[in-house]
Amino acid sequence: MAARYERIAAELRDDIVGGVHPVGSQLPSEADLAARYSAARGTVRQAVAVLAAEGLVGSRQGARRIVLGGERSQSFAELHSFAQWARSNGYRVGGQVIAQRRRPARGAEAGRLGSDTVLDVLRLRTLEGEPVLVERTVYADWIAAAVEAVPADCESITQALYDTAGVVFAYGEHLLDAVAAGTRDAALLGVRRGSPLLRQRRITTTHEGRPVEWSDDRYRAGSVAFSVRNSIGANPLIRQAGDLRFGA
Amino acid sequence: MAARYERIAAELRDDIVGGVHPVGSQLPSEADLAARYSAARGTVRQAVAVLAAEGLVGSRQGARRIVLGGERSQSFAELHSFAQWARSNGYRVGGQVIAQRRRPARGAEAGRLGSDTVLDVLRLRTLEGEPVLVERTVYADWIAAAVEAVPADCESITQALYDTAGVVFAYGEHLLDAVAAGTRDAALLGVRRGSPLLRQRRITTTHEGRPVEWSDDRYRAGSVAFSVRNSIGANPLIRQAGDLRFGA
DNA sequence: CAGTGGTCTAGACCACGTC
DNA sequence: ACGTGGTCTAGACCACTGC
Repeated sequence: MAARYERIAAELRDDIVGGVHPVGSQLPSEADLAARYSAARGTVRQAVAVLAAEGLVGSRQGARRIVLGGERSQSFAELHSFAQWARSNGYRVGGQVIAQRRRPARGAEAGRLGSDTVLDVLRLRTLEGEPVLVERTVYADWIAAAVEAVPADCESITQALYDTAGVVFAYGEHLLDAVAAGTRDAALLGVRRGSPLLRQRRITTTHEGRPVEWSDDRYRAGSVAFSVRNSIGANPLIRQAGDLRFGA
Repeated sequence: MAARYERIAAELRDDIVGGVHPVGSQLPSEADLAARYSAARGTVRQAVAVLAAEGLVGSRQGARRIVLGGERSQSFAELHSFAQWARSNGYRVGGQVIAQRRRPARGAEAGRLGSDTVLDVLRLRTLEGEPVLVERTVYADWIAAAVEAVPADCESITQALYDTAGVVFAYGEHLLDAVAAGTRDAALLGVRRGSPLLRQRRITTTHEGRPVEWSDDRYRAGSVAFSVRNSIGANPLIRQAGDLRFGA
């Protein structure tokens, strides 16, 4: 059973998407919503906090909440998994392991992954049959066996690891920039050497903060873009840039 | 005066960064924290929710919270403003308007910005004296006069617009990808034509959802990377990728 | 089983916007 | 002045973890 505030959030979301609360209009007051749903104001606040974090509604102290957008931005939702992202957008996705081997951890890898031997995997991913992504992933040794058990042409490694080993990718840190294609990248992706690639480097951990993988993913330019929505109110990270905590 | 929960969050954050609560250790229970700070449990929960959203701590029902990371990831905090990001990282930043003119809105601009004439600005931004960013920004006409009043070499337009017009950039939607440098980009940034650039396209609105600007920013490769931290629990957008639950 | 976080209630006061 | 959202309190019950 979903929590009360989740059901209220879902109803409000449906009302927004369905046009009951058009973009630009005011949401009913928290007191009104509490009365309508026979819930305490705190519960209603939890519900609208969900919508605010999604960027659907804005808020200012003293004024009614305002509906900001109708469409859902799912884009960063699938940040962890290329396959899950592609599927939820209706694309045909493929993958193939090019090379895979165990080796001792090098340089910062031991510290990052907390293991002294690692599993190194090079994968080529396709979208609608076109190669778009070269993945260089390094797995911690506690998960290596499970990764090796995954078929070479598996679509979603994330999904496979969840199914076979119960591993949930819970936290991620991502670094996005642009690089020029090297010889190997160029050959795999079918582009000229030096052409632009979007690089996503990430480290992923479980709930407990146990590192699972460290990956360097390179996307052919034009194939994929990352989208982010942020807001002063919804994302606590933003707050600090705005005003106070600077020189401290 | 900052809110109680913000001060508690700040103290806990300092304790984590300062090593009082090392990475991997358990945070004190909510009841303990409530007693220590003489606050209600709800207030403590607000505080730790801030830290969870920052990716500093994780949580699982029934178990103590766990410290996930020590360093602060402010990077996306300053996503809205190049100057604010650069300053908070201790960089010298500069800027120069290359071209600026009013013109009729083209194509999708009218719909995106909600105005039929726009102010088109081309800016070159520098970091430590090196050109790193070409900004092509289109402002809605209601803000155009305020933008034109900003000096051509102003460091932070965001700050200037807040100071002179009281405009707060509250919401943003961002699209990140890689492109090849065109002739103009290459000349301005001092790179070869065709070399990789990190492109950030964004639309920014006020609290009320009123569009302020639409911008196409291109960073020289190697000069800047965007960093994101996300988690199943802290970022509701992520949730949909993983599996079950909704709110938070 | 006891402890912990997740949810919910029913109040309260305050800061801010709007009129 | 009044309504609104922002904050805070002091309880309660439940689901889950860990022993």
